[in-house]
Amino acid sequence: MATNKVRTRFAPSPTGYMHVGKLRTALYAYLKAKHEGGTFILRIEDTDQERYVEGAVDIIYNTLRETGLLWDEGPDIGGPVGPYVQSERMHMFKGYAEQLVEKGEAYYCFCDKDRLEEMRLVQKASGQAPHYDGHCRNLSKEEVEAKIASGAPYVIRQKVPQTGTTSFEDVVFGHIEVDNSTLDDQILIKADGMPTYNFANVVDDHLMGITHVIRGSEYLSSTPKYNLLYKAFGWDIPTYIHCPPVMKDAQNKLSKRNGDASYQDLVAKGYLTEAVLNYILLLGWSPKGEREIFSLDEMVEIFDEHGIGKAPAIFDPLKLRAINAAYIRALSPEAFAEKAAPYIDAAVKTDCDRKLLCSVLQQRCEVLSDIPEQIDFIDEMPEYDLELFRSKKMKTTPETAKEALEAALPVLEGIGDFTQENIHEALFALIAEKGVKNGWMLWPLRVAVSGKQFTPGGGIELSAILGKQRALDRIRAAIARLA
RNA sequence: GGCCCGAUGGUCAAGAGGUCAAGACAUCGCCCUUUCACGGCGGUAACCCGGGUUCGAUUCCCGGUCGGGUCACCA
Repeated sequence: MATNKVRTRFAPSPTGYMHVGKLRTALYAYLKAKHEGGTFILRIEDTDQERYVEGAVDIIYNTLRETGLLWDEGPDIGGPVGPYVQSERMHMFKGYAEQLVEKGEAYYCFCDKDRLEEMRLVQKASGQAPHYDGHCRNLSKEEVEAKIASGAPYVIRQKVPQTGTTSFEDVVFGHIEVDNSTLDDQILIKADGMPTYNFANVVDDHLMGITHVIRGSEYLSSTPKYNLLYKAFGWDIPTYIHCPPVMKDAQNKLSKRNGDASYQDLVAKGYLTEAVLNYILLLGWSPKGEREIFSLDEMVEIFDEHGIGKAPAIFDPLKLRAINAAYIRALSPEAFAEKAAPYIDAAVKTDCDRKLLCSVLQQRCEVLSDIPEQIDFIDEMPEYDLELFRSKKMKTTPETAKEALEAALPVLEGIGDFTQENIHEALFALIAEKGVKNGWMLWPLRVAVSGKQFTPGGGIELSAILGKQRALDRIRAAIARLA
């Protein structure tokens, strides 16, 4: 493709699981493209039929759509360089490999698995790294033709130079150089005529005009072989941006196998999509200034791949929580109410002041899934220890609590419209009249209506949320217990 | 094991040949407050080790240690 515009791609294999590192790669590829006014491409690498997982492609689509990483070209919407599903491109690779054979950059290999296995055993025994020994590297044209004609199975291997070095510049890791002698004559086309991943990848990236290859650092060591392929074809080498892995701890990568959270898991746990994306942005990349909360549009604006660090980053759930809390607080009351509704419904079946409940909750929850546990006292009064009435700071004891509640009860009974404002007004009048501290009166109230040590909101708010009948019943019950 | 890569507080991280070595999360303390939270203020806490280059290295070079990646007819 003749274009100088930036084209990046996200090329996941559909494994049914969008882990955090994968999402981050997608994010960076998207941001790079959009920042440059370029094109973001989605390509599904589904050539491994054995690993095929039902619904996996949908998970990829849904995750990208939910997070707003919308692609400009892809399997569902097409584009000028399709198809965008690798399994539909299978027929186009063998011809390219044959071109390489023609040029002397690749060769047919007839070695069977038994021979290769034996070869490796010998190499291992003698302390060598396993590698193809070049057995078929120099077969004559006639020999090759005869074998093919006889129907012998074969693969096509890349002919890697045996001397010299190959080097490239990675945006993140800088200059990387390896001896060609450490590179293997990798297989390009398998015996079934299908390409290996590495070969398909190079050809696809070229055919799709990819200018910036953004992927995990696990590909760093195979990149020299990729480049040799590009050179063999005479194609332009893309700019490489290798991203270090996202770790669970210092030793282990975040992975499905370890049962670590995927994007879907995090959302199911009550994290907001935007918060997850924002946190992932910061995992291994740092912005110029000190701000760290960004919308997707702002990320596009400020993203610079030079800010990507080289060291693996450990995923910190606590930091994610903090960022999620910031996002929850920034939500409009309506948006929060909508998102919180399912969590509230799970814990509360009875009537209560939902609006007020939401307004207290929004300031006091960090993750939506905190909600049910925070409000489990609404439907049913929990058992509680009378010692909860004791607070050193508030100077309250079970005894003073009884006194406070007994004073508050008639005042509350006299309120017609049991709103937060009215309760506040009445109780503060009482507090003034008695000349006591706010906490002396309100701490017992909070405990009496909730039975909990920690609650979202204070006694006045909780009373209003519960409604007059229930609040008063609970206060009376508390007084009875304190008697 | 060979090859490649990495290392700044507990975590994410900025940073430059000379800095009191940013900031955020966590943690601790104080203030505010109707508990916790929110908000405000402040504190504790870091340059992996050994050589070299240099007037001076955490920063540059070499070695080591530790960690990661990669060495398939998997992707």
